[in-house]
Amino acid sequence: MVPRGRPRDAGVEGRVLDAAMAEMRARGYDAISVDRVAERAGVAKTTIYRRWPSKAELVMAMIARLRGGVPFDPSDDPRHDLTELVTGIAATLEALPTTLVADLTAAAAREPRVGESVRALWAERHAAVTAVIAQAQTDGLLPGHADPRVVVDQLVGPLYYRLLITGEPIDPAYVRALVHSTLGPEQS
Amino acid sequence: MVPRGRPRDAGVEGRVLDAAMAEMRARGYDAISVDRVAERAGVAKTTIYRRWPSKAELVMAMIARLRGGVPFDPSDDPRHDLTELVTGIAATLEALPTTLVADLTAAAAREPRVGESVRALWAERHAAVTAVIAQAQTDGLLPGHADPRVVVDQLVGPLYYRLLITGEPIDPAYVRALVHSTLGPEQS
DNA sequence: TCCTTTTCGCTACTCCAGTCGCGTAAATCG
DNA sequence: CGATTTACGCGACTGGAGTAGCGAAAAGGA
Repeated sequence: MVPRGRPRDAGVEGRVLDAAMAEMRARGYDAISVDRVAERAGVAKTTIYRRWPSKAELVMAMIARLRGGVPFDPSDDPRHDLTELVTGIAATLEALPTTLVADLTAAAAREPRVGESVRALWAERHAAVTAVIAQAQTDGLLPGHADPRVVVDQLVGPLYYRLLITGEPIDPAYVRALVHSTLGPEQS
Repeated sequence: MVPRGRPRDAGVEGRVLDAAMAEMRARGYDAISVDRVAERAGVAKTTIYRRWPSKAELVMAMIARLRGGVPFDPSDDPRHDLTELVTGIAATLEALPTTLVADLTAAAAREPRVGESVRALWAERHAAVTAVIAQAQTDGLLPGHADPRVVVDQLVGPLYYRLLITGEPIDPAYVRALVHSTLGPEQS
């Protein structure tokens, strides 16, 4: 099933995403101009819009390329596992410029397809958190009265809240406090 | 202490904010064009920019005008108080178009002054939540091991998280589940 | 080889945010 | 009164997102 016409230049996608990444590192999200990306990649602006229908989707593709597999093997210590998972999510969020996260959030709210991409990006990790919580409940390490999905929200939601709304720092101590507040005090 | 030159036209502010509100209702945040707002208000665009340095701040002012005082008198039932406070916050968030909240968030991340305004908008309610939690702890109704500020984040953060990130619904049952998960099961 | 199909580069365009400079209107001060 | 100060309207401008149309290039098929 070979397509008919002129084939797409295989190098374009990589060159454009590289150029977009370089632009973002150099100037931040706002200043990513599709015109400049096109120029840097040696490609016409229209070619970019033929592949990615908006700047937001272009940036999404750029981010998605970064996402490596996140290895995680659950131990039998939910406290440790949760701390590790939440720390990983926090680290990923903090590694990106805040304005980028905020702009992607806005783009996700505006365009459902971007929203899907963003959610897909996190799905794996959030599922892992949910699984650890459910396991902790069946093991009796966590009171069973709460909906695991709510607990996930209470562990992950505050990260976004601090990052996007209050601007307060997200440090290891904060992550520990979150897990602490969720699981109750350490019992040694 | 009367200022020197030509006084500002007192009607301008109201007319512009009314026009902006009308534009937002008619078309949504994206489509609020400062040019159209200016035309609708019968005012030059430059006059708008003299008062509000960016479109985001203009919209902020528009929102701030909506915020009435939020009456709240604490009872001696923290569960009830928290439910009421969080429900109020959720209702306010849900009353606004999601894209508007997301765009304001992005604007807040980009421009510190907008961030200040947004935080000021919520300060009163968040302080009330913090106070209720602290009171519940001293009363022994809530385990004292958690930092009240963290608990606030865990009550309020999930609202933003659902609204902006996962897109899941925020209904009364969810708010109850949040409070429930925080305070522990009802003891009757 | 010629025809069709698809990609690509290019130019030109619309719309919007935000800025600048100018002429003028409305106030105060002397 | 005139001089000064500030607000305002107006028009022109920059730069960026996204679109439209055209001609040329690169493939496959007859």
